[in-house]
Amino acid sequence: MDRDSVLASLLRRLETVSKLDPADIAAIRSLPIAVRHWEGARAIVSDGERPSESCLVIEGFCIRSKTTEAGQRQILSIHIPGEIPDLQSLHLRRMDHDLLTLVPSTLGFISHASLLTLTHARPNVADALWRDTLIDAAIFREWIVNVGQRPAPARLAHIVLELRRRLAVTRGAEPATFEFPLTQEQIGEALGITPVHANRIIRQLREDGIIDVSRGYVQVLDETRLADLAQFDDRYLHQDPAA
DNA sequence: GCATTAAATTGGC
DNA sequence: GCCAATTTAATGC
Repeated sequence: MDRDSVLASLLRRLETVSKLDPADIAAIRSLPIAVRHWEGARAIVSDGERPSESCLVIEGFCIRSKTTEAGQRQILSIHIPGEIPDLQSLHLRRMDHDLLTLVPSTLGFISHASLLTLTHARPNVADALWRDTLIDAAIFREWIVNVGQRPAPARLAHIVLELRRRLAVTRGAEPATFEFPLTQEQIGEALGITPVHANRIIRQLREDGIIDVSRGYVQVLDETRLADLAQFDDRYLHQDPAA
């Protein structure tokens, strides 16, 4: 895999919302990146560890999660190509949650040392990464509202619409069918409901002709009713073009 | 890993 | 007290 395609999604995401000079882009392109392939459902970094590098998702899907003493896991976020889910480890040395792959994935590891050199040399890049991190926080806030306040079918509908919108930033389109590689148990862990209930609402949404979640994909069957159910307002994603 | 059901619980009205 | 949403427990693919 050549360097351009390794960085294409990241650059597309950053440039959508931040102004970068040719020199900024060149500096990002010259980052040393170790590309590695990862099996599905395998830890990348775990709670308590002190990583010395951050991980760019190049292909595949990752999640962040946290598990209680009692063994209950909460899925905190879903990550797609072009994102750096553990950028925070650059400044918060010790991991406070787990990062793992959902499916076989291609990952790019970038050392903290080279990221610090880059951000110190290129303030625009530092700003862009800061903005990216703040958007990440906004997505977390929405996730909390989702899990804490919406009825279960709306929780699933909302996550589906958000993921499609985020995928569209790098893919350029919002298709009716796209990857959604979570098992029903994982959907339950993301939505804060039991697997039985996850199964029930998936079936209900399918029978109602709104979405069909199966075999690692979602198919949107009725855009209007899905939007109505999810009450999805993309303002929190802050994708307004760079000034 | 997914699907279904019966019984119990919870919170709102 | 009723109703809807959801959990718990159990079972069969």
